[in-house]
Amino acid sequence: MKPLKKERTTAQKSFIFGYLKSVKTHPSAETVYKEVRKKLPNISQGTVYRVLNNFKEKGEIQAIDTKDNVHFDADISDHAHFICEKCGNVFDISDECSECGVLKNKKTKVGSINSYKVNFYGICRNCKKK
Amino acid sequence: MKPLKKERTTAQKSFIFGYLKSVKTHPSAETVYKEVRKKLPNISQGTVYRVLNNFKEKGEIQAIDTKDNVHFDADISDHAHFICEKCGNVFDISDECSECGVLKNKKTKVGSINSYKVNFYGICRNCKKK
DNA sequence: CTTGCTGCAAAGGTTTTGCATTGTT
DNA sequence: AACAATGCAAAACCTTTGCAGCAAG
Repeated sequence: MKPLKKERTTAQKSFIFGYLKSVKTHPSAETVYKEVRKKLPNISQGTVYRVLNNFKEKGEIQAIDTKDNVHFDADISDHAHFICEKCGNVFDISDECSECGVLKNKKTKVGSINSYKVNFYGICRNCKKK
Repeated sequence: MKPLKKERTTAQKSFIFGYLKSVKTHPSAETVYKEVRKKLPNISQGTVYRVLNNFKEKGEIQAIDTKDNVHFDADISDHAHFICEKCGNVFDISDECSECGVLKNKKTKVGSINSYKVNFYGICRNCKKK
């Protein structure tokens, strides 16, 4: 069957998850690295990527794929995202797509759906100022 | 104002656009490169990326951001995509999210929306067989 | 002839990975 | 003491870019 390996709790994992839970922004791996490093100066980028991917695989956080890079969100509830085409930042959008939820867990001609994501694109407030 | 430069039609552009229009799959830049090279053996990857990005900026094709890479679609009509979490291939989904269309061109707290995309994730027929 | 476009190859940026070492259990 | 997890640095990957030569208008 499976190799069955038990996980260990480490400061790195705790700080990364704690940071993600504490912010409403949707930081990239690079940003997570910079922020967590303030508390754990010796943490490496490799660890940040590994930990983020593990959390993602366990479904405890979600990833938002952008043209530039991947952004992470510890809020795994159904909600859409607004992606700025200029700065690349990701924001929450409360307006929901209720119809999409119905499709979840359904089978389609191409395959069975596990999840869905709704992304809106535009220029954010901050970039529009300039 | 603008430098105002007039475009030129080239075999490279024609073949790339023609290929994208002819397939219902949603090839990555790499795939476009491999396929177009069958007809234009000397075309370079750089050209493929440049041409695809130009078409995208002109709005003649759309890009679908995946965890792995970017996929391109010459069908710019409103339709959702199914992304296989195993092989990464992108498929069309006819089931539409009518509510999302309403949000387009609206202003939100975070910025004004230019476009939106709905992605569904799962395992495609082909990968499920194995 | 003008200059937009291409091919080539190098560079850039992000993410992954191998390995010795560290730290949990 | 076992072995999961980390730090480090190299490697892998995808994409962009500078530049000289080519070719469309």
